[in-house]
Amino acid sequence: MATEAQDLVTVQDEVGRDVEPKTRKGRRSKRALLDAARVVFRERGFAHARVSDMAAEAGMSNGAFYRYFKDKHDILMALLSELSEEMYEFSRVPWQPGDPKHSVRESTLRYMELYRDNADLMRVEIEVAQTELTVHEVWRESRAMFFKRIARSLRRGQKEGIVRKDIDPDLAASLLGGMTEHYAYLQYVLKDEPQGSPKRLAEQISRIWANGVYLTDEE
Amino acid sequence: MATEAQDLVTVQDEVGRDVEPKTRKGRRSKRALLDAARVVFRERGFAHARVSDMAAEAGMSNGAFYRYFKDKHDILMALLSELSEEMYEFSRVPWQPGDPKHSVRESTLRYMELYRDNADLMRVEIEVAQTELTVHEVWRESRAMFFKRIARSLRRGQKEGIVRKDIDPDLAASLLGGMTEHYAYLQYVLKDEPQGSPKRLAEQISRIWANGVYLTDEE
Amino acid sequence: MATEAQDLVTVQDEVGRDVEPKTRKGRRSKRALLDAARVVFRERGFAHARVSDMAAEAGMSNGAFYRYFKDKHDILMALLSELSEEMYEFSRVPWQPGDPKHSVRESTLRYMELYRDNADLMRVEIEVAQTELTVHEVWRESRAMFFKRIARSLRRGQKEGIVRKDIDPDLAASLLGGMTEHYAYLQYVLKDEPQGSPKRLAEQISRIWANGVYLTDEE
Amino acid sequence: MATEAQDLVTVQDEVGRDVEPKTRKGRRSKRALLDAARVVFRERGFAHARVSDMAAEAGMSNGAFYRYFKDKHDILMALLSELSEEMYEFSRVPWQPGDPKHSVRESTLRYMELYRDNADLMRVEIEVAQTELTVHEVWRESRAMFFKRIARSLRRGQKEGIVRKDIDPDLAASLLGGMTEHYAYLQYVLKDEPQGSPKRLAEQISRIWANGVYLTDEE
DNA sequence: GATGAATGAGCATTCATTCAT
DNA sequence: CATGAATGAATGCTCATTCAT
Repeated sequence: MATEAQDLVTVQDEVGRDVEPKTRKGRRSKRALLDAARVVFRERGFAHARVSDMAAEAGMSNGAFYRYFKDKHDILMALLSELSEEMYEFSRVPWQPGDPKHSVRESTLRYMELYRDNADLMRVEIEVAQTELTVHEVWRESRAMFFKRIARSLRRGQKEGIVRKDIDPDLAASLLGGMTEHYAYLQYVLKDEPQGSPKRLAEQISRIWANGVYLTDEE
Repeated sequence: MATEAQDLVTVQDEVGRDVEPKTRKGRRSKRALLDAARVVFRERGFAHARVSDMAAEAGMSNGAFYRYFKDKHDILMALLSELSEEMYEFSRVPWQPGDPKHSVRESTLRYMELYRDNADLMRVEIEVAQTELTVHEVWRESRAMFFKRIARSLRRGQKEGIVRKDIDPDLAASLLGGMTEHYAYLQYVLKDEPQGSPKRLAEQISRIWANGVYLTDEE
Repeated sequence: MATEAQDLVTVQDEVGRDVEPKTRKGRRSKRALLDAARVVFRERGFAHARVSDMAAEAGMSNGAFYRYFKDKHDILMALLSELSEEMYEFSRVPWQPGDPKHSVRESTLRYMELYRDNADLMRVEIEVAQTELTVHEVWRESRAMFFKRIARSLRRGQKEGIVRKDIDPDLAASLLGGMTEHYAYLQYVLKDEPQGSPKRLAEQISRIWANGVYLTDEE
Repeated sequence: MATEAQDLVTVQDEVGRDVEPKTRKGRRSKRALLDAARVVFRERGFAHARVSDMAAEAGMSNGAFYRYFKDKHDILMALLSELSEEMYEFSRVPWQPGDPKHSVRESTLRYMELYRDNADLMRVEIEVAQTELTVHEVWRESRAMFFKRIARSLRRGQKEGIVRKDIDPDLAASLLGGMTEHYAYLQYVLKDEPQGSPKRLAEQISRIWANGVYLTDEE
């Protein structure tokens, strides 16, 4: 009876910032600021983004920003947390057993889509991670989740006898996962090297994986 | 082919900045500022680096900076030009014909060393590239040189019949080069994933390359 | 004579603030805010106290504050009025005739206790009095009441022949009253100079009053 | 040979604030800011003083202020340090031996003058000391010096047999010094109680010191 | 009565850049 | 060439106060 909903999250600082809004209107405003921040970060990068831009983009006053966030660093962290959650969901889905080449192809495609849809945030994350420890950490963690998932699958493959034994699963996971991640970065963040559709790309990647890592029946 | 690193250096503006100083003292001062800037960039990143920090680090006055550089951005570009030259030298050395696996291993090792010795600048380059077009371009070019060299070697390999024909040399170069680059980045810039010595790493990479890309006589 | 403490209370403005609340709940809320304000003033001083702190401390919303008080200054005045009333009560009690030394001792003790119990408000009063005329005035008045009471007693003593005639009662009252007041301030507000219990202190003060410091040839 | 003048003071923070100016012009500017700050503090008190007021009063830009001081708190401390020095000089002069009444009178007069000439700073010091620990400490120290000097003199008097033995020198010094200090405060800061010229005041104080107030039956 | 969201004036602060010496 | 003082635009941030619900 006594214990109610508000007991749950609600981490606030002395001045009452970072509060989980209590009214519908409040929640809408916080969301509007998050969305606005994303737009501003996309357009200007972190270094050149101004708090006042975000407030304006959200159609609110300057002070309103500070009801919900401590500063621009804080709102970035909030956005990155949301992104992390998505990445986590992706990483939880285990690889399909059976045809590993197909699994790699599917997984790569899905990852590319995820990266593409969040390329704006990825860019800011990378920009800031060079400098700010907290962001660096968030980034490191989501990368680690991704790599672990690959390592897990490689290890299972070694047990099943379809992955070479002379491969270190963790190191190879870093290399292969990094290869994918980096390519996505080149494509969707830097918009560099636009050779090849996602499908063709997934095909090539799975080919390199397959013949570099997996013992195929061709051998 | 046309684009060469040294094009980027020594542009002078009408106020006479960025000129190669006439006197010995002038040259020494400019050098001191460049070195100081590198230290400051390393310690604080680009966004948080102050012109006054660099002057102080170089043991010079605030105003002295502006005799030699237009602003913070300008001195960064000067540093990156120097780095570009090194990368250019690296990319010019063609791969040894003959044993491709050995070639990959050697080349990877050498690249890793280069990256490690310039990790501080690489970090700033990456930070700023997300935001500033000019830096983005410099970075893109040095990456392109590196990738082209790999593509060149793959194409030659295909002619010689030691590289699979179902590989797109350019795309594969991006993927494999990116894999190496990204790993170096993780190691030396982010200081993440410290699994494995450079040697062991080069070994694993060449193994993945070899069995993923090259038709070996082992098959 | 004319000026009495309760004149300062219960002024209402046209918006209806500072009114004595009609309902029981209203009265309770106002009291809660007053108590909360006292806590906040004690903890942060006037300059750093925030209206929102007081509301929070009282467990009420930000807006609620303004139903009862015009601003931070207003709620301080309300608190000081309450304090004034206490001081007024203290000053009304006349000194016991007869043994003056005993009278001084008793009176000093009682004053010290009063000061100690309200040291938090005294501190804020002193802080703000340096700057705000209204508070300065309130303070001046309560001091004046205290001093007048001493002067009254000195004058009576002169008539009775137990107080030196070469003493100016008003000036001496300021000096001696100020001595007491100041010592209380050092003790209870600044928590400085913790030499001596209240009792010992009262003893010393009455001795100085009674006899002075130097041994004169009159003795 | 190597050790030169600049080794001496020169405490600077990371950004180079609080520097002892190196040129004549710089020294003049810093002085101008200090003087301006004093004016502003006098006119508005600490809480309402603005950094921009001080800059304007000194005829300088906003930013110039920050070359020499961290914030308004910092410039206040600088002013108070200067004041402390003066108080220190005052406290170093020992009391004349011989006629103690004359000594008290002279000393009181001198102290009153000092207080009067610095009443503006004293007011701010008192305002801020209620809240800020650092200022509180500075204030406490100058008071302590003053009190110690009196205690010293009382103790010497006890040895010489001209001061009552039943007086605790330290406690009495607090009380008597506090009496003087407090009266000066009432006179020059609060401009209260304007009964009596400095001379008459000094006379009364020395009388109270010397003889006490009540004619006791001991006489 | 009460809530909490929103506003915006008010100030502080930083730092690239210019300038007099 | 070099110095360091001065400038001022650009922003950040706080908090008293009002308002819709």
